[in-house]
Amino acid sequence: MDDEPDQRPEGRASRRASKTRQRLLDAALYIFNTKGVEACAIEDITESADVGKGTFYRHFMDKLDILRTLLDVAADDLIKRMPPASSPAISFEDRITQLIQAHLTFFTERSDLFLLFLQGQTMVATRPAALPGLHAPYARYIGAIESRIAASLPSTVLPDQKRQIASLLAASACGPITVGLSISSSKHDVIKNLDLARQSLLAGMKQLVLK
Amino acid sequence: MDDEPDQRPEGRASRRASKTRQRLLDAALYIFNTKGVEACAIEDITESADVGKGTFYRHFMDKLDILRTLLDVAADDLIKRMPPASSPAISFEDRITQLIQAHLTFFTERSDLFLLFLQGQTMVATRPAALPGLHAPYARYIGAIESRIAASLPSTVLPDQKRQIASLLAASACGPITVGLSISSSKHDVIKNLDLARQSLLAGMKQLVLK
DNA sequence: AAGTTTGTTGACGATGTAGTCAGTAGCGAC
DNA sequence: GTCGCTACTGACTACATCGTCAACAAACTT
Repeated sequence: MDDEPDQRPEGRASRRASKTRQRLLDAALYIFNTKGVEACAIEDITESADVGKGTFYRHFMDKLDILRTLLDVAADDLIKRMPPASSPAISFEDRITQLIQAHLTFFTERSDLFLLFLQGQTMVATRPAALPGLHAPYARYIGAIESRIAASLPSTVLPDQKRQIASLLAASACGPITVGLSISSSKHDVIKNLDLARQSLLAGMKQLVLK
Repeated sequence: MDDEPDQRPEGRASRRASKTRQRLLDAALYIFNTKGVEACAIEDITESADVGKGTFYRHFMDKLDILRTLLDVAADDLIKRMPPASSPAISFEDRITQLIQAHLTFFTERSDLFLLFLQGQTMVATRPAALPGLHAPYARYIGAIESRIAASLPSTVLPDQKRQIASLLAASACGPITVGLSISSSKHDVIKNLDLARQSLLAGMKQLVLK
């Protein structure tokens, strides 16, 4: 929400604090992607951000808190790249292409955020009990996709099916990236995978939804 | 490989050892899925397996070693559920259905192994540098898919494309499960997601490959 | 300039964890 | 039974990490 540098904060002191906070976020993002979230110590973050250890606790409750913040930032960034929800009627195929495209630019321009997003997604999927509050950004993410495809779908499609289609689109964007990277393809190969998935999804959806 | 009770091991002592090893593997699988791989301490595993801590180091080098072993077991189990690579010519559509079906039964019958498999996949994808040797089971997995679809593909398809199609199939199976679980859908909803992905993949592939 | 508030610091106590090792228990051979 | 061997044990050392706190620094107020 108040991510902007100095929207209307009182004075210089609080600006310095914002900068420290941002340094901590940047450092955490880097370390989380390097060593992994769980293997990372608070001191790894503060040392990388070049601040004292106590400072961390002035800005965040604990590691889960800063992770939550970063996942929110990632979800915001990804959602911001999607077409506006209230844009004029457009063909279903074009909408799908736009949404996949949003994922693609997110991956090419902010792969650090996307990788953490994927890391968190699997964490939430495989052990939700251990990670309270982390699933909100992912619900928001699916909701954003859903609202973007809603207007382009025939009115005969039930709400439940809309949610399923949104999930399928998310899976068609995230799946190829995870799978591609897991077999150590280059970034370029991953992008080709994603493009193939887009084509397949387009053809599949055309047949399933607009039969 | 030597999962059977007493294939041809020398005596009772070594059988006891096998049992201890298996107890450690079972316990590790459970703890890894509960607390997460990195957050899990060796003692969590040994206590859950009800063995002394030193025993762990008699059977495995360290945590990465037992994780590698479990991911190999998971990949073996999943591959074993696929149709034989050298089965008679079959339509491409049926092959895809068979392969997705293999993932489905793996998920319903051994979701513990599948969840660890997905957890490891994302770990390897997002930070390969920190996890040496972990990417082998995933290469084996994609290779298995590739060999199963090879015979059913037109001979005009290039090797590179075969690999891409195998990746797409893997993504169409793993993606919906990760995404579905991340928004806390029930197991039942996840299965519906997977079925929708299968239908979409079928239609998409029919158009793209057999145009 | 003196006082107040806000932000930062890093040493500290408490706790957790990895990996070792000297010792114990059970098995198998003789 | 006793000897040798293998599997197992858990207390122990050494070190890493968490979260706190009293002291310090910078920025605001008067």
